[in-house]
Amino acid sequence: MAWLKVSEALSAGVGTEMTVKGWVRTRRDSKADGGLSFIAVNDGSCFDSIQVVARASLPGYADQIVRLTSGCSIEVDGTLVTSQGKGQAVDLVASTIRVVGWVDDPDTYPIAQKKHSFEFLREQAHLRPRTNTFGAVARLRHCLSVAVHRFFDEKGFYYVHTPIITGSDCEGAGQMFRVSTLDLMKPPTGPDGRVDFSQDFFGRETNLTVSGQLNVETYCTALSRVYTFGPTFRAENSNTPRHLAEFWMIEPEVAFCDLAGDADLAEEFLKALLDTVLSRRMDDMKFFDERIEKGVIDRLRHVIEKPFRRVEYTEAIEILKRSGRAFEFAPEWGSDIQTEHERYLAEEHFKQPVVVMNYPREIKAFYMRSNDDGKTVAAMDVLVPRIGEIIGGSQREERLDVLDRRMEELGLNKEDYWWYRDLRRYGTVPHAGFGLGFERLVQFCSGVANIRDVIPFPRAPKQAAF
RNA sequence: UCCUCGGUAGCUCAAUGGUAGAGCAUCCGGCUGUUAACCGGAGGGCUGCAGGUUCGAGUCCUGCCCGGGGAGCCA
Repeated sequence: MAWLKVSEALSAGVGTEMTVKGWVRTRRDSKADGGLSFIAVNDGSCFDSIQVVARASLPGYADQIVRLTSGCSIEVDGTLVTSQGKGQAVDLVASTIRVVGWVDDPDTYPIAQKKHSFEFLREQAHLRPRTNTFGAVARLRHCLSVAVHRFFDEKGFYYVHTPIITGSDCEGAGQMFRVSTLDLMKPPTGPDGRVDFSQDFFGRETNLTVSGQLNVETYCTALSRVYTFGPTFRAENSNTPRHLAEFWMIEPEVAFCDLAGDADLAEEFLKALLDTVLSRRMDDMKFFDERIEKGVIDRLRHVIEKPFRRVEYTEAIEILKRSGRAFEFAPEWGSDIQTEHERYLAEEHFKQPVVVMNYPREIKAFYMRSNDDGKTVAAMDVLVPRIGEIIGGSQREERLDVLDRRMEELGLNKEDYWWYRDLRRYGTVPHAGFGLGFERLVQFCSGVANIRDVIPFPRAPKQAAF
C-alpha cells in the first residue's frame, strides 16, 4: 500500500487504498453504527488534516484507538471514501491503525486543542509547529525562501555565501556579537592592559555579521548580479515586534545599476514573491486571512497589482508637514522618517507600498552614493502598510575620492576598509543593492503581528531558549 | 534603553484589604456520522521572586525577574 502525504491523499480518487502517517490533532467518538471514532491526522504537508474513520470492529479499537489523544503519532492503512459528514469531502476509512508514539501523559501535553496565546506558544517552541498557525508559517517561510532563489536564478543572479563571522568592526551597523575563544575570566592582555586579541582564535577581533553587503559587493564587481541570503545578527537591545537579534536577510547587489534600477528591482522582487505565495500556498493564506489578519489576501493582491509610489525624501517630508497630523515627532527635513511617519505614508496617504528616495546624507551610511546636490545620498526605503520599512537600499559610492572624503568625515579608518576601497581602485563601477528582512516579509505576507512568531526559534534580548 | 500595562489552576481570565473562582483542557460517565461537539461529575493553587505595612495581603508599599503594547535603533 502506497504511503501518501496528507496533501496527496486528500486529492486522490475515492476508492484509493493508501497508508497515511502523521500526528493526531483530534479524536471524536460516536456510538452510532456500532461505534466509531473520527481522528484528524495531520502530517504538515498541507494545512488540512485528513479525517480517519475508525470503526469499533478494528483490531485494538477498545484498548488503543479510543485512547488516542492530541499529539499521538500513528500510521493508518485504509481506503478513501466520500465523507458522509459535512466538514470535509473525503474520509480515510481505516483497515489498520498502528500507534507509533503515545503521548505519555495527555494532561501535560501543552498543545491542547484550543486557542493558545502566542506568548505561551513561544515558551513551547519545540511543539508549536504542531499548531495550525505555526505549521502555516513554516510552509510560508519555505515557500518564500524557494521563491527568493527562483526569482534571482531566473534573472541571472548568483547566490553568494558571505561569511557569518566577520574579521573586523568595519561594518558599523550597530552593536555586534563578539566571537571569541578567549577565557572570559582571564583574557590575555597587552602592555596597555587591554585584551590582546592577537591571541584569540582568529588572531584578531571577530564578530557575527550584521550585513553581508560589503562582502557581496566584491562578487558583484565580478559576477555582475549577485545576492546573499543568510543569518544576520544585531546585538541591539531592541524590544519590539519587528526586531530580532538573529534574523535572515536577503541582499542583492547589481553592477552597472543606479538607484532607480535598484528600486525597480525591489518592486519586481517583492511582487514576484507575493505572487508565488498566492499561487502556491493558498491553503495557508486562507487561514491567515480568516484567523490572523482579515483581508491579508486582498492586501497582497493590491500590492501586486498597483505600481509602487515613488517619492523623494524631500517630498515625503512636505506631505507629512501638510498632513495636519499631530505627530509625536514633527517631520523636518534632515531628520529621519519616524515609524509613525512611515505608517502614515504607507497606510493613510498612499495606501500602498511607497519607495522613499534620496535621503539627507547626514542620516545615512558612509557607503551610500552622494548626489550632485551635495545634501542627499542615493538611498531608498520601501515602506509597506503595517510593517513600515521592509527594504532599505542604496546606490553605492563608487568614486574612491568621494568615498574617502566621506569616511574621513565620519572618522572611519581607511586601513580597515582596504579591500572595500580596492573595489573602487580596480575597475570601479556604479552599483546598487538593498536588504530585505526575511522575517518582516513573512510578517507582511501572513499578518502575524510579532516577528518572534514567524521564525522557528526566536533570538531576542533575554530570549535564547531552545 | 525609555514610557506604559500586566504576571492568580495546564491554558485564557475573574476575585471592595476579610474562606481563591469560572470557562476551556485533562480524567470518569452519558449522548451523538462526529468535526470549536453537547450534558453530568472529578482531580488540579507556595496568586512571578524577595522584603515591608496590617489583626489580616492575590489586592497596599519598595526592589528585582519575566512578558505584552508603544518609542528609539533598524531589516
